[in-house]
Amino acid sequence: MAKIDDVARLAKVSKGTVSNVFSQKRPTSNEVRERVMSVSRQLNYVPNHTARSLVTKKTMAIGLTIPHGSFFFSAFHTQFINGVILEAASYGYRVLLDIIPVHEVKTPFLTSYPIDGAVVMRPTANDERITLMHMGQIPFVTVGHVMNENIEHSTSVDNDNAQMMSNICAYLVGKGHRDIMFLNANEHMTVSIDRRASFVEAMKEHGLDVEEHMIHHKPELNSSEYMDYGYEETMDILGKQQKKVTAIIADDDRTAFSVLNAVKDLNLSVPGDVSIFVICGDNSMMVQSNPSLTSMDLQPSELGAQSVRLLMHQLGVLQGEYEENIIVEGKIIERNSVSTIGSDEDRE
Amino acid sequence: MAKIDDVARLAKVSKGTVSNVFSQKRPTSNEVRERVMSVSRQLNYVPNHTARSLVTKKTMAIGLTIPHGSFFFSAFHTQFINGVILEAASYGYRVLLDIIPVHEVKTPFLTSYPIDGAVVMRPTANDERITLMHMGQIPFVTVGHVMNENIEHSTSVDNDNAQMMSNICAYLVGKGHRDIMFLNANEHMTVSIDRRASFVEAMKEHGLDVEEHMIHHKPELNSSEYMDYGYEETMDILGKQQKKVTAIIADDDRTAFSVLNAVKDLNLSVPGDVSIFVICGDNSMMVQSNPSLTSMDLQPSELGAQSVRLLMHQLGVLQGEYEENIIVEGKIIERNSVSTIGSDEDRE
DNA sequence: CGAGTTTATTAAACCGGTTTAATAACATTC
DNA sequence: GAATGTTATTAAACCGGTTTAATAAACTCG
Repeated sequence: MAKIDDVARLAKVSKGTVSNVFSQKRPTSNEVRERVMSVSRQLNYVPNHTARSLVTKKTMAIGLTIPHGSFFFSAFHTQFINGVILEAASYGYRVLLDIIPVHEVKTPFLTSYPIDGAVVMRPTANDERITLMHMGQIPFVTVGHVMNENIEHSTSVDNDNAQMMSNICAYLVGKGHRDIMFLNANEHMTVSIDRRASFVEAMKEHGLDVEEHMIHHKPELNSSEYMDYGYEETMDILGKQQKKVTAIIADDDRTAFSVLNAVKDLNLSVPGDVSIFVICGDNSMMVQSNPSLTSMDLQPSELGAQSVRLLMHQLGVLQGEYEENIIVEGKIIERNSVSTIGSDEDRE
Repeated sequence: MAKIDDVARLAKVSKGTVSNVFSQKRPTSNEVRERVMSVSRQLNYVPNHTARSLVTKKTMAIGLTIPHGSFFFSAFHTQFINGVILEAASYGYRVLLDIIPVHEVKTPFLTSYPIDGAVVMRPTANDERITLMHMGQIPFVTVGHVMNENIEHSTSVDNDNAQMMSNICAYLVGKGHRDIMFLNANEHMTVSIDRRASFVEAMKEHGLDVEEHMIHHKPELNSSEYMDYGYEETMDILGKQQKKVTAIIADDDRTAFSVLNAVKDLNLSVPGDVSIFVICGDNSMMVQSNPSLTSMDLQPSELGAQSVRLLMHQLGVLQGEYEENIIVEGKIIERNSVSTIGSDEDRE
């Protein structure tokens, strides 16, 4: 590979000038610029990324830390990542996927993080990734709020879980549902904690009490119950226990599909006997489902883009004032899995 | 941030020694090592990644280039990426997601690629990403074979598409199906080209001719027909044109769901009237589907891991001989979407 | 037209590590 | 106990760029 000195020599200029031609940090004359570029083309020269980084102290990469433990992508992750990559690229930044629990890096590999900042997805309570970023002086943006002690000032992007749950409940109650079962995400996730509380509160505002058996949490990824989440709960509560449930809020599309199966096995129908509302799923799947599933669109891609924009502000790439905590709207997308009940009395 | 000189001074050793303590490239005495580590802990010192990279000429990162154009993840991608990340991490490598068509990088951002090698997913014919890797001297492994002129010697990981199609056809024909429609992937993808040819050939071996209307290709991602792929084709061929089709091979789970809907709208049933076989999809979705979908497991995660292992061999991280082109088996997973037909005659 | 200002260029220092070649300290061997 | 081999340590060169401070050349303007 040709280096800057080779170009400088052949173009009869100093390496500082060659540097300026490429970095465009100081002006260069047309004459010189063309000579340098011409020589560079001949030699196939391109500035060395690492050398540049060493002195500028910028790696032009941001980390994207996905929740570790058992690593897994859902539709939400997928679209979120999509948003992050595209937005980052528009600022010349690359995205480094990051799942290694840092304390496990063995000595000969141990180095500083080659990133300028990070987007941390779905932090858990006292998330160590966040503690590490904080210690390592790496600017970061979280998706979902931080729940670490000793860290107060943090920028984040999130859906308004309280507002969303409130909207969902209002939507369902407005359609006559009073017995709503909530199949929540895993209980360790901060979103899950928020949503649970908001759900109970929203129901209370409609004068409805939520009994314990109406809220469930997704089992751990590697547990044996994981794959049947939604099915088992539905069979148990609606079948065996014969509790009254007219609507089910499912955390994601897969859970909803499980519920769909259980409902079918109970010889009930959706949305005739039971309505289903999905919080987060793959739109194309939910459209193709039968019946198609009414859902909340969390706009994960928009969340991703916004998180990068926030990070760029922190890195000084974007100038000006900015909100430290951005809320992205969740939008209800009506499809065919929720019916209106009790309308008989209303209309007749 | 503390630097190596600070540590060297306080530990009363030369920076070269400190370097050796961390990189473990040369032996150091216990006494010295402990002194250095102790000082490092005090100062919170960690070697600077960029500085190390500059001289070792290793970034300890590999690129993962996802097919560009409109960037989108399917279940295959998701699991594949999963495999790549986990395997790479075990060698101390990080993964840089890469989707920027390189020729679009604007001047002030133009630098060499900060990666040691790359995994290129699903190359298209004459893929420019590959040409660039080749020119830039960056070792790479492809998933699916290369179809670039002037590049002959390439390492790759792949499923045996011919064998797979042959197995699928044998499976379906064995169950009495003779009229099989194939909803293939997008026609620009090399897998799609391979599979089409293999499908026709496999059918021929069973003495069956494939008519033109029995093979379709997924529309472009941003086209209006994209979302309805599977539905439209089924409605048209089985409905409007009233062609005889007893089994449909769908490229992915979503396409299969579309087909499922069309079949329902035609007042037919799966697998009673029409059988469905999925080539690649999210297992948890296919299990939850009703009926659950029989599919070919491409083992994307295994493909990802193998591709990294190949790359590590090329980078000299792994020693010893190795296959340049690895084939990962596709396994048929029987569920409930394929029925045996014509068995009446056989048995009676 | 000469003092003052602006603009493009450059030589040298610098970023923070690794690596080479030299050396000092300690073990072996005969 | 001198000659040889081994091991840990170090000073200095080096990786390939950017940046600073100095300078030369080209403009302003009274």
